[in-house]
Amino acid sequence: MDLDERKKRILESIIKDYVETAEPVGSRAVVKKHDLKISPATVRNEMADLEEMGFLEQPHTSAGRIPSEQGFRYFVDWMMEKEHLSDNEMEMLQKVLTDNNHEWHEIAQSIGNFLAQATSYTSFVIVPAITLSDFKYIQLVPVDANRALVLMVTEPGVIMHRKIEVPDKVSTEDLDQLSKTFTHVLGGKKPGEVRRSDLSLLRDRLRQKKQIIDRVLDVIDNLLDNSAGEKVVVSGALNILNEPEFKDIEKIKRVLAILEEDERLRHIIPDQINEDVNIRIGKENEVEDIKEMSLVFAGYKTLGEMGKIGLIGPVRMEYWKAAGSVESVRSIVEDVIKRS
Amino acid sequence: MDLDERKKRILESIIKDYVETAEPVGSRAVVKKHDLKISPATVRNEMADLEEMGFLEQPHTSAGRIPSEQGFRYFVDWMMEKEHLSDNEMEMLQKVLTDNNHEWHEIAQSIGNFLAQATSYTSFVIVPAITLSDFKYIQLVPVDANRALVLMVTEPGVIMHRKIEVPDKVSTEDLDQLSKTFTHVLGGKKPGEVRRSDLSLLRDRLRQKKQIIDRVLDVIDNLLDNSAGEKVVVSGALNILNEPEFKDIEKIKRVLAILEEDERLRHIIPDQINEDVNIRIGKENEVEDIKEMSLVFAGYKTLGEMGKIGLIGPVRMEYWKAAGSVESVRSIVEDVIKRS
DNA sequence: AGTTAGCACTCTCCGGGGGCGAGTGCTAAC
DNA sequence: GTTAGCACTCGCCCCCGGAGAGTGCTAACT
Repeated sequence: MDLDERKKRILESIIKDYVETAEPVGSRAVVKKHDLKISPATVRNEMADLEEMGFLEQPHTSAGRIPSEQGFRYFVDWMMEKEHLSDNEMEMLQKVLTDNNHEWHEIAQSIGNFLAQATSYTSFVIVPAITLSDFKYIQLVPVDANRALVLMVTEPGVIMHRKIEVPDKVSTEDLDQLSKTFTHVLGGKKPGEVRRSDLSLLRDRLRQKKQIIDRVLDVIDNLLDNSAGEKVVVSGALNILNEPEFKDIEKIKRVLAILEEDERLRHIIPDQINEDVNIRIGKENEVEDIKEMSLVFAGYKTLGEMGKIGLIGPVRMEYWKAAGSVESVRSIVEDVIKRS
Repeated sequence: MDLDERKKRILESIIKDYVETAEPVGSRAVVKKHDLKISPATVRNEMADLEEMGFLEQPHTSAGRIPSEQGFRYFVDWMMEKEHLSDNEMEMLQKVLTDNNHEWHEIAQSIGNFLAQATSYTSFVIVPAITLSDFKYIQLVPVDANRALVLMVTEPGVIMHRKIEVPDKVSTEDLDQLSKTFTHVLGGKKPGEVRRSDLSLLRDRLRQKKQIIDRVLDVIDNLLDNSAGEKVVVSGALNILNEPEFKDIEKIKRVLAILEEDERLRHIIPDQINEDVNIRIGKENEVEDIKEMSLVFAGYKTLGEMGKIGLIGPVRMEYWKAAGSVESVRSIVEDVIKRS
């Protein structure tokens, strides 16, 4: 894929202009804005070439040109330099993340908010399923006379809890005893691995406390069902309302509906990704309703599965900024995870 | 406030029609739709009267009438019958709430989702600050060699936790001992009441474990700062996109921006409310950006402060449905709280 | 051979004018 | 007090024409 230097210059000019203004760019504007030493007529010839190659298109005969999706693709692949976050911004994010040693979904929310704010696009953070991490610890804690809390800690330090009812006569010592047994049998296993054999083993060992055990097992089952999946956090969804391409309410509805429903959002990101920043432009996306948007995303390493983080914006996107920001945030997030 | 029977009939017809179609209602339509035994001309006279009284208005000379905000107010105060949820719907909600014995914000989310779905408006659920409930229980649970979990349970059964670092040499027994002391000193107190005196008492008693205590106190401080406020959950925000009065993007942006930011949303609901369903129509609202919307809300009793639950919709709202649904949901929610 | 000026052409955008239809208010009759 | 009839008003929609922006082509220039 080689374009001569001048064509690249022109393509770049058109992309930068179009991304900024959302209007077709004319030959005259290209010359003026970027101080090229050639005439509009020459630019017109070059633009005709670029159009023939598929990098530009004309909304109608007498308008300027806009970059095609293929044009953006060429730019992204061969010409773009990622614009990372400034030191200042990096510090800010780091500060936010170390200040709040809260629950995972608050952290994810902070990251998402930051990314959305920094780029003015819509961000998403996908926190991987806990299913694949190991149980480390199961503790029963009394809450009041006839209720207890089942507290579960898994390997990367994710904490889950549920309340259960217990018979009046159970003492704190009994609960401790139970906790030890649970931890012993289930500790080190992934929730997905815990199955029939372990459970019946437990039942045997603790036959006399059957009622409580059943409740705890119910809770574990319940957790497997309910929070087995990845969690999705979306921020800055309203940013898309600022893009001039979204002046049609139906279009807005379609896109916001996806962003609102975790299940659908999850489907638009590929399952298998690595740590590199990945860009999907418009129709490169497979899901119908997102074919007029672009995605910029990357995976981040956790102790378990890969997490995912990224941006959703119009095809007319500042890819350099988006890709740089995602990359910067990814590296900070991985740092924070490593240190926690 | 007395209108004769015929005027009421006509006002009601116009309101029902207008709410359904979002278009001005003509005299002819009123007669046809509701089988009145009078002619359009008579209706026109009555409508002119109603307009003079301020209950109707004309978008322009040659259009039909639409109800004024005052007209809606009269209807709501004197004529409307609340339309409660069906038995079927009540059961559904009850099932959802008892199935999920999860954390408060999941429950609030379920309630909100249900209300939004049932009415096609945007719902909000405000969960009162935990600040005002009593500490019941503080427990330190070891997580690994040098980390522990601070687990706090407050009276209505709200559970909060944070990780802290502890020195290597601290044993589980030490932690238990600390837990007992914390619980003893702080138990029964509201987080807001816990202050200097208690903390120094703690420090005195447990001088030798100073490091851990400081960490725990930091955590408590942190919780007071971070989760002291009420929590707000919004559902079905996208429903407003379906209302024909929102075809202007700027308007949508203004309203969605409020719904997205908890802080601002909190300000549009009065602080002091009771369990009755309360309706604010259009300009009756004090916050500028919400003056073109209506609110239907009620308080629900918890063990601590009142919680709030309600709907946001256009002025052209099905108040009967909205008020009935809010009332039904409120009663179910209070039931569930009482039983938990 | 590549570059440039000149020019006719195309197409969108915008504002004005006219016809249509819905609904009113008024008047006069019942 | 109610109703039919009718002239009138006003928004909506469509069409038309001019202005402006930008192109493609041709022919001249370097």
